Amino acid sequence: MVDVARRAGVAPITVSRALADPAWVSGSTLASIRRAVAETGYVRHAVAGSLASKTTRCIGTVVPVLSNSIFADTLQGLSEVLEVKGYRLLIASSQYNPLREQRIVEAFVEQRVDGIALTGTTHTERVRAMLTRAGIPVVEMWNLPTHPFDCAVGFSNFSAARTMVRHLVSRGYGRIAYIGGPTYKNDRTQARERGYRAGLSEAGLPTAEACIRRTPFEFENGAVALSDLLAHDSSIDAVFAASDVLAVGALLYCLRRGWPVPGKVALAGLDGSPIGTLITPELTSIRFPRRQIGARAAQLLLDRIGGRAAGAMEDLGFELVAGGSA
Amino acid sequence: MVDVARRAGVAPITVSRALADPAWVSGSTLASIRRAVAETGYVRHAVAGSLASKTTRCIGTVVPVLSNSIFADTLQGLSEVLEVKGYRLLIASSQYNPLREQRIVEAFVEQRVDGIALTGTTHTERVRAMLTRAGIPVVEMWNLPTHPFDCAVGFSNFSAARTMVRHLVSRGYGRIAYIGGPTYKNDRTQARERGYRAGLSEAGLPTAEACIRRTPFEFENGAVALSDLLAHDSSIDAVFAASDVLAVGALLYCLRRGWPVPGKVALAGLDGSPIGTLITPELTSIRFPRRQIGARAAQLLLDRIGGRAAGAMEDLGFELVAGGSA
DNA sequence: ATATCCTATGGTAGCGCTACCATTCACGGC
DNA sequence: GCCGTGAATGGTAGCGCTACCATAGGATAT
Repeated sequence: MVDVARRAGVAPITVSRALADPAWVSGSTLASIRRAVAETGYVRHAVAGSLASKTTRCIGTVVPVLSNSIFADTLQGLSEVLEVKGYRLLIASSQYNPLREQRIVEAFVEQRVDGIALTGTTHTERVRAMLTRAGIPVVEMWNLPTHPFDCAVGFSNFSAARTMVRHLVSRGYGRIAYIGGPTYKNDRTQARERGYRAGLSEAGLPTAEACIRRTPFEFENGAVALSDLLAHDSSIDAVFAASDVLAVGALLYCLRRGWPVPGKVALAGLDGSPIGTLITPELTSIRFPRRQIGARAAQLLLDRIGGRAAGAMEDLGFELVAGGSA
Repeated sequence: MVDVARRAGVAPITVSRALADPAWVSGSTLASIRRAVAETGYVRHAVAGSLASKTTRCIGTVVPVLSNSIFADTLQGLSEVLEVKGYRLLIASSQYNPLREQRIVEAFVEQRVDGIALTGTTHTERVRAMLTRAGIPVVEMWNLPTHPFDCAVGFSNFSAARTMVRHLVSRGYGRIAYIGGPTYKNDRTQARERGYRAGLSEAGLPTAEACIRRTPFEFENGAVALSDLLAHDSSIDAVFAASDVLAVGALLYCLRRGWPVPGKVALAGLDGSPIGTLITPELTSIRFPRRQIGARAAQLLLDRIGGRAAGAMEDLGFELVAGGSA
């Protein structure tokens, strides 16, 4: 940069200003600096800049997995909003493991990111302590925490699941099984399972533990769980899966076996994946604004960085999409 | 850090060493430093560290999109290998846009990442110039460049597509249509389309431009393209899609219409997506080691950082998986 | 007993940039 | 003619860490 400044006949600080905001220097100075930059092939050293300015213009985000495309829309929403404001998005995946999330957050804090977006509300004590102490703006996405430690944006996974059970009940199904993710692992699967149970109990239906399967979100697992459920209890007339990945897997399994859906068994999912509407019958599911969650999360972080107080909480809601499958 | 050093009764440089490599200081010193760190809640300032050490232990990577899960496996492979060596992975998506890729690469160079992994071999001149000048190790993934500017790991998309056409020809199909991504945009779709044409011409079959559709990789687009193809030319007996996303969309469209596959039309894809094997009939496709591409790419970068010469090129091959669809 | 080596630790300088304040100069109001 | 005002630019210090070399002291070799 000193070299560029010399060539342009100005002080280094003027080069710094010209690169940070072109409107800050006069037209002629800017032109000669631009020329000097082009001649030397100079590239700003963002690390040194961050050290001096105490701001990195980076936002860190943790998603459970990248392979499930439902989080991709949220990332897209985040990155679109941040990009406009000149912020960069650091993406990392926790593999649904709070300890991995903790290690990622530690790295983010070491990197001095200006804000952090977390998926869900399940975090280790150390994560909470670090973030509180570091005073970094945080937004939790995809579920609404009962005790937020900063901002949050998402919807009630509990209500969504209960709404789906109500729908199944209203369609006359009385023996509704459930395929969920491993409950203990995170708040969203947990909330969905609680919603399922609440929906059954308010309809006066019994909750049979034998009608519940828990399995990671993979297409095949949906198929396996469904066949297992029906093998154990042939009176099951509907299956509600906590994720469209599982529901689609189950639906494809039925089609392969030649079983009519919902004739043999009704199927419902939760996520609103695009593929659900292409399958015949279309998958009954619950849709929510995945991209919007990311976009709003980004905005909340920017507001916090801009000085707004913590504690904002936004419920973006959800919508039941009735297909032919249930 | 000065504060931690004072509490532990050592010099700051000793704290630095203890945090960088615990084996570097004696047990008692390490213990008192650990205690001081815990007491003060000190978090290493990685930005300052990077400035002083001229190394960030960060690798940047550009993928076209996050929403298509086929890249997720590659990212997973990258991140697993890098994590073990203490490197962090910065992920960004170009949306299949070379200019966006360029902006991302500029940011990576400003951040002084230690290496960069790019998807494909289509890059702007400026990207090549910047990376060459900066001397940053680079690996290109997913396709094998004719003129690599550093390392590469992937497979021949051209051969893969040609292999699929040969397969279709061997099954007796003679009027083979093609659904690809927009050709001009990137090397992989381009190579696949060339492979399709080469396969036809070596079988002595004519290439009808009317039997080619180009469209972004979305499920619905596969359905739309298929219906469009058949509407224009009912003699088409097989359709080869350059991506499983398109092929699955087309297949689901046939199932919705009640058309037998391959009775009405044979379908083949390319990617080896998990969902292809769950659908009935199973999708004939081409599988390649997606995760392995990422893992090897990471290793090549680490080797380059460790001083190995540029120019390594690895062909990881592919495998035709014959399902019932073609 | 001296030279040699190895381990554990310290001192200093500087990585490349930007915040902060100072300075310069042109302009217009009174 | 003097002073305030504002726009453009410069000087200096320092962000928090690690590379580099130096040092001290014990173990080992001859």
